Formats: sequence, C-alpha cells, structure tokens
Amino acid sequence: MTSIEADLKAAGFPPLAWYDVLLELSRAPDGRLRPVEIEKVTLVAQYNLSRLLDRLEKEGLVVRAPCADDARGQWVVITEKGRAAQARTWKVYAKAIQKHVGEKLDDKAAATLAELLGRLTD
Amino acid sequence: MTSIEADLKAAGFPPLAWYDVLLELSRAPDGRLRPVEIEKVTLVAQYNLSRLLDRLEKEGLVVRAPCADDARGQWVVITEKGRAAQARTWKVYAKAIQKHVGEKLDDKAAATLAELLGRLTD
DNA sequence: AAAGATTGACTTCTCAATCTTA
DNA sequence: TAAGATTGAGAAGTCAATCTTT
Repeated sequence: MTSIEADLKAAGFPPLAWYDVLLELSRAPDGRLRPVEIEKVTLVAQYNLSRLLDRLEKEGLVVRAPCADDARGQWVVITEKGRAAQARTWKVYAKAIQKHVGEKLDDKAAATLAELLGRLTD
Repeated sequence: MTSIEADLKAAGFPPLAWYDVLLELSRAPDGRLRPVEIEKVTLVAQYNLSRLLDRLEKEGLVVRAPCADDARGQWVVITEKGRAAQARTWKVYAKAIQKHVGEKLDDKAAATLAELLGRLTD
C-alpha cells in the first residue's frame, strides 16, 4: 500500500482515501451516499470524513445535498468531474497494483494470499 | 496493524513508531544509534524522526549525545526508563499480535503468509 | 437519550528550506 | 557539492464537545 500510494503521489494524485470515496459514490444508485454509509464501506472515521468531504467538495468532485428522509443527514453526490477523476485515478492505480503485486505473485499465490489475509479480518 | 494499534492505544500506550525506535535502540550496541541508522531500520522518514525523537526525549525515554566520529550527526541513546517502556509495551503488543494474528492462523498458514508477503517487498 | 454530522483545539505529518560539517 | 539533521509553515489527523433531528 505504501508503494502504491507513493506511485500515485508521484503522478500528482491525491491520497487513496479520495479514490475510495469516489469509487463507492460512482457505484452507488444515483451516484450518492450518506456520510454514514461512506464511513461503513471505506473505513474512514466519521470525524475524518467531514473534512475529507470538504476537500472533495472544494475541488468540485462531490456536492452535498439535503436529505428528505432524514433531516439530520445529507446526501453526498458525485459530480461528473468526480467521476472523471475516479476513472483517471484508476488507470494509474491499476498500473501500480500490477507493478507492486501482480508482477510478484501468480494467480495461485494471489488466491492463497487473499484467503490467508481474509482470515485475519473480523 | 490497525487492530493492534487500537489495542495498544486503548491500553494507554503511544503509537507503534515509538516502540519500533525503542526496540532498535535496546538491541543496538551500547543502546545507541544515529538518527540516520534509525531511519533505515524503522522506515520512519527523516523529517518525522527529528520530532519523534523530540517526543521520546521529552518523555525521558532517550537522550541525544554528541557524536565524536562525525560532528554533523549525534547519538540517540536509550535510557533505563526507555528500556523499561519498551519491555512494558512488548507485553501488551505480544498479546495483541496473538489475538489478531496468532489465534487466526496455525504455524503452517503463518509461514505461508510470511513467504507470500515477503515476495512483495523490494 | 441516541444518531448523524460538524467543529474547535491540539497534535502529528509533510514538503521545502535551512544550517552545519564532510 | 553532498550528507546529517532540524525547522517553519501549512495540511491532515485526532479527540472531545457541540448542534440538530429522531
């Protein structure tokens, strides 16, 4: 992860947390999720998420919108610019994964590694 | 690592980077290393190390001393208090490793995991 | 009272610039 | 000029407190 992050940074991209959020939003129905949902799928802590969303919004990658169902919450909606940024990042991210992982493990070894690491998660 | 760090924090211990530095110092001849050496064995970046050492020194866990061989550098020496802190931390750290890793993998699985992860390092 | 989200105050990280000695 | 190490300024992370709605 450290090497991959370094490659992304060297290519001028923001931290992976940005990508994680944009990816989840891009996959979600209507391109939107509530902060509490983002928190669950990305492992970003709640108090980090508020300010991360501020940065994404400042860059025009997402917008915040009121939430009719629950006035305590809000929607975070990915913009076209956000979708473009996610797609652009993936091209570099994928290459970095291939370089730092794909080239070093064949499919069988990768499957074994995934299984073993899976045992460590709660 | 995240789970282990969380356990340590919950038990009131500082971040693992502190432990890494204290461990390396405790193993070094005369309990001392130069910052540039610590940097190499712990993967702590140089610009982080200066301030990390400030904190360790402030807590009385290490002291800085002049270096006769090379006046540009200095020695970082672990104190008795530092050695005690390292030993105390290890007790909690070891338990956390056992809980989050040891209990979830038998020896064979652990060896396989170590081998596969080893292939990923440069 | 609890959940969703933000904020304030403080700490730590990061990058580039700086200082000293080799 | 390069290596060892620190520093300043700004960005990001952390914890607890806060605000609004359920």
